[in-house]
Amino acid sequence: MKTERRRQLSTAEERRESVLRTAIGAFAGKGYFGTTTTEVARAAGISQAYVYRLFPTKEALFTAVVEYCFHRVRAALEEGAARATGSTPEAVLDSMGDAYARLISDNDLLLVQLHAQAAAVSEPAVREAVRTGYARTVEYVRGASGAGEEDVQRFFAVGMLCHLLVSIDAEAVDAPWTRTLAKGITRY
Amino acid sequence: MKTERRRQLSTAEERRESVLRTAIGAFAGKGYFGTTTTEVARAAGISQAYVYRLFPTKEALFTAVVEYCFHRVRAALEEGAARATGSTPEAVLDSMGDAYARLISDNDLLLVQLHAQAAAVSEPAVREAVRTGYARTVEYVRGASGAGEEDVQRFFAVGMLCHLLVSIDAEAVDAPWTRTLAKGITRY
DNA sequence: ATGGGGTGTAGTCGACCACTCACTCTTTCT
DNA sequence: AGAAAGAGTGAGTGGTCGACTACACCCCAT
Repeated sequence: MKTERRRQLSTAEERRESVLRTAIGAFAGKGYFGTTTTEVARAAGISQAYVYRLFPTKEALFTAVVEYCFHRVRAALEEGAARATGSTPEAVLDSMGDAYARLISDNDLLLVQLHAQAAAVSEPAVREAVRTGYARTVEYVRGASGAGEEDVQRFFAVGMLCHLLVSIDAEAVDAPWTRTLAKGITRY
Repeated sequence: MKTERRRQLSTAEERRESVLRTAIGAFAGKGYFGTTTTEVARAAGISQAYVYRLFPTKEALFTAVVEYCFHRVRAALEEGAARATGSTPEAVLDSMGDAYARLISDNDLLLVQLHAQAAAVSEPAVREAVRTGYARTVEYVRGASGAGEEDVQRFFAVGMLCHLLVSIDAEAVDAPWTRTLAKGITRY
């Protein structure tokens, strides 16, 4: 009966991952400085003290969340690339973009990326996480699609434009300027 | 001699504007939640209490700063457009982009825009300020350049890409991925 | 020369923050 | 059975924040 899965307590590793998952929703709203560790704890269903047993500091917690987000983005891109293997670079990029659009239909992922970018300005650890995250992502997109520099650049530029559209909830504003900015961008 | 400029005390209006100008530098680093009103006061060379005499709340102060930034962006774009009147839409966009690049050679302007975007997620007043700011800017760029929707969209997408590059200080990283993202983007 | 209104500050206050520690309860090992 | 190891928490700590009040100062019109 060793491997019996009936346990009241989870292992620390399980907890750490579940905290990462739920912390995305917590940080998505008010970002690194605006979100308290108490809110993260409540979202995870544990005490605030235990957050500090799982992660040494708030900063370490946030950077772990950021890295987790980049992993999920990477997974989505891989799935998109797999669905278009053997096509032209442009078609692969399109498929990746579609997979990304599907991933961020839950806005929280994208909002954490935005807040991470903002926190990267003043927090060196966050900056480092964001840098390596984008480094890996850019190189992956380039390699998996085989697209030229300009197309890869446009791919990320449009991604950044998505950050803007989501952060100000442009969907809720029906005006020429929102239609111009959102033109051709898929929403699920 | 009414307009005699020798005064130790400034009028509240003058102070308000000087606070807005210096507050850009204060908010540029850690954004809305991460910057204290005391820091804003110190940057302006006044007491923290006086910040609250000039602006009713921290939120009102921040949104005023955001609006001030949009005004300066608008002025730069106008200058860029003026330098290319009568050219093709593409040339006007180029000239505007160049003027914008010059404006944000001081990074603070752009960082405030980024932080405003982040704060817009949770603070309705900030969201409203950012929305109307972009609404005006998009319509101005469209009207002054006469460019098509796609070009206008790309113009702003590249602007958003600049936000990323500056926030993670991509200039300091010499790697293929940074060169790809920064390709063709002027830096002064 | 003085009264009054605008400029500016010191001091404070309750709320809340990141973080700590002593402690209990559960599971596993022997 | 009993002890060691690990999961999880209640109750704080010191410090700081936004906001407010009460008061000093300066300048100009009268």
